[in-house]
Amino acid sequence: MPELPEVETISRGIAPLVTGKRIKATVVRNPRLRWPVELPQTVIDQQIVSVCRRAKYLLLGLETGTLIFHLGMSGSLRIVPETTEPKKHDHVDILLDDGQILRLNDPRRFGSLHWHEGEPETHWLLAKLGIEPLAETFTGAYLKGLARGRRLAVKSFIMDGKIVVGIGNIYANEALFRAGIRPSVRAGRVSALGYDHLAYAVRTVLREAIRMGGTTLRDFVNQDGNPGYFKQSLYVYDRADLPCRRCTAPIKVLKSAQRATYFCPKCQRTQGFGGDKW
DNA sequence: ACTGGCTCCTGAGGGC
DNA sequence: TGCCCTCAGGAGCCAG
Repeated sequence: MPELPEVETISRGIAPLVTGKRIKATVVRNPRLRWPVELPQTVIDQQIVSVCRRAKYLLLGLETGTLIFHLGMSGSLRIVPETTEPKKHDHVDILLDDGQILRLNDPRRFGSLHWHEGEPETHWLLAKLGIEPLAETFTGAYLKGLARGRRLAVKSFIMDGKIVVGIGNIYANEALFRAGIRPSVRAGRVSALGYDHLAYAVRTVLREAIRMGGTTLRDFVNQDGNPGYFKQSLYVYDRADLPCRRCTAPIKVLKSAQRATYFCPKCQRTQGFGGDKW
């Protein structure tokens, strides 16, 4: 499931393959993604001038606007020769002038694709997003400031895209473990030091995951069809009842806001003072 | 303003 | 082997 590291991996992977190419045609086999896909004729013959990521969105900058991809939880983008037969769930093709296709596959169709004229940040999906977790401004003090008085679980808090973007369930669980913070603690009760540890943990876990090409649980593959290797570095996610890698206590799992929440009951007993090593 | 619950969807995985 | 059931989750939306 593509979270920030996975989208970053895809962005870096396709950038050298599509930048400078011109769009020859588009094919929408199934427009029924999260929102109906409508690609106007105006994208034809435009050059791809940039590839970047904002939150979990992949942005293909064209000459007069931006193609905004979201991969939901099962989406993938591949570069294939234009003779390649489409497979099941290959919903959209962007045909390039070098004979390659940028092909969007998404079994669960939670993803989306929009065309937006003008600056990408003005698109309604991007306009209200919080800051990037790898930006300099993402600090413990930033989190502490926004958490004042908030009663929701700290895990939900750091997964809120209006606060900080790109942290999905996997990395939220992992970052809280590294910071030594119990996921169920109310956001407003986490100490300033706890948020310092948490901000640091978020940045390091995301950077490590990017370095390893993302996390493949079941179906994530990059543009070459290869999986990511961060799964072997997970401390808590998907490890219910397995021994904690730090203290050997069994990892616990519970449901919080409809999502599986994993934590070590021994390593994560504090409101943030336990993460000194991280 | 906050918060938690619902919803979309398909494939994987478990039980029998 | 096969079928049926449950579950996973990003994030917008909505009700309380």
